Amino acid sequence: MNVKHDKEKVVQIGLNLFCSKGYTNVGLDEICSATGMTKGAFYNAFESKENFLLETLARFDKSNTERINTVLAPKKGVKAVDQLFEFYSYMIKVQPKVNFMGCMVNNMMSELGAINENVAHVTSKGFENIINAVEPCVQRAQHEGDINPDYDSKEMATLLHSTFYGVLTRAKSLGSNKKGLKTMELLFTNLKTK
Amino acid sequence: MNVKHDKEKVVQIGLNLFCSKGYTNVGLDEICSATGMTKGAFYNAFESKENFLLETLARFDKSNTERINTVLAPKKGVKAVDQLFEFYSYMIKVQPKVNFMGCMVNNMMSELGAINENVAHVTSKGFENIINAVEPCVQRAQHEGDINPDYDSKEMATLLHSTFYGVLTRAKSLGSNKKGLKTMELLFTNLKTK
DNA sequence: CCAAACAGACTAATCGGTCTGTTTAAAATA
DNA sequence: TATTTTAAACAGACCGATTAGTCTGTTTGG
Repeated sequence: MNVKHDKEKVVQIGLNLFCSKGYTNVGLDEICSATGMTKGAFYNAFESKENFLLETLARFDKSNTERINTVLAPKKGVKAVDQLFEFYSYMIKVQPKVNFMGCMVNNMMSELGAINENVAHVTSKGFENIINAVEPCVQRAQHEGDINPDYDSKEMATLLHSTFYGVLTRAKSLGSNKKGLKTMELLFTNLKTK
Repeated sequence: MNVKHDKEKVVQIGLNLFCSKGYTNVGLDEICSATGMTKGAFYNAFESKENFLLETLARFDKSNTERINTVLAPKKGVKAVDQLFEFYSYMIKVQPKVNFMGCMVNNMMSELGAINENVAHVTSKGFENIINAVEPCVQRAQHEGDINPDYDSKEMATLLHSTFYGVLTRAKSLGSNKKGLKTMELLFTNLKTK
């Protein structure tokens, strides 16, 4: 792996494959040809296909959380609720350009959550990490009077993200993001203080 | 199929298998042993595995829509918003008892929506059918003053169901329905007229 | 010179699907 | 009603393709 292959890149390619086609629907031959590896190289670097998946999930978890923390960090002159809305809008808008890959946590929860304990564990944790990254921004929006402050900010973040996942899943079949955008807009409208 | 096997039952068993393990993760041998069929019997009754899936989806679509129509039909002395909440609560509460199967439309959208046109089509249609079944009850809740009447009832139904799907997916990994129940409650709280 | 990285042929198991019969139930004939 | 005919239902061995993973080398960099 040190010689010809960059583990970071290999994991990223696997992540993309798993997200767009699903874990079970991507074989090792496809992984190898997509990464330019041979089986020898792959199994020298990773214990198994499942272990490889867990590494891609770990990488997704890390970069995803960092990204959310960055995007939703307090920004002068920008309302927290607008940051939240922009974040989710962007994530939905970008789907057609990324082959409707959606979110790896959501995808793997759906495909393997009920039949693989390891995946169930890391995806549950991944979801929690996301919520913890979103929650501070929700809290600010509540302080700024744009989101109803009567409810727990973590629960509100969970509601936002759960709806977001439902929207992402539907977009896969629709091959479109328009309805999902409307749904997300409507949620935000209803969460605002009246 | 007429002699020894009841197609209705076979399709129902397949539906359960596909929902709890996913389409790709269920092989024909498993389908055959679960239904007590042989390959000869199976391929005499169904064109292919994919065709079998489409039949199970059609059956799910039909019975699911009928069920929603029944459960959400106007009921004297019961508020529409309570019917909606009870419906979604029940669907979430029952998950531990049904192996966290979730909803077939959601599951197949997630697993195959982006890679199989036929499945994408029927699941999109299935979602639409659900919304059309939920929408009248939302409309009544709006008339009764329990859901904000400022927004299109179909969009509101879509929001409800999208969140529901996000919750179902997460429940698979959590192996629990409690957090999902709270999320759904919170959504209802925020949709009520203030 | 040595251990890690890599190449890729190979394996056993499983995949969806086919094929050749055999059974069966009902229609046609007597 | 009894017998024959026929097509659908069924059984399950079998098929080529593919699966994840292994094993025996060979290359490579320190």
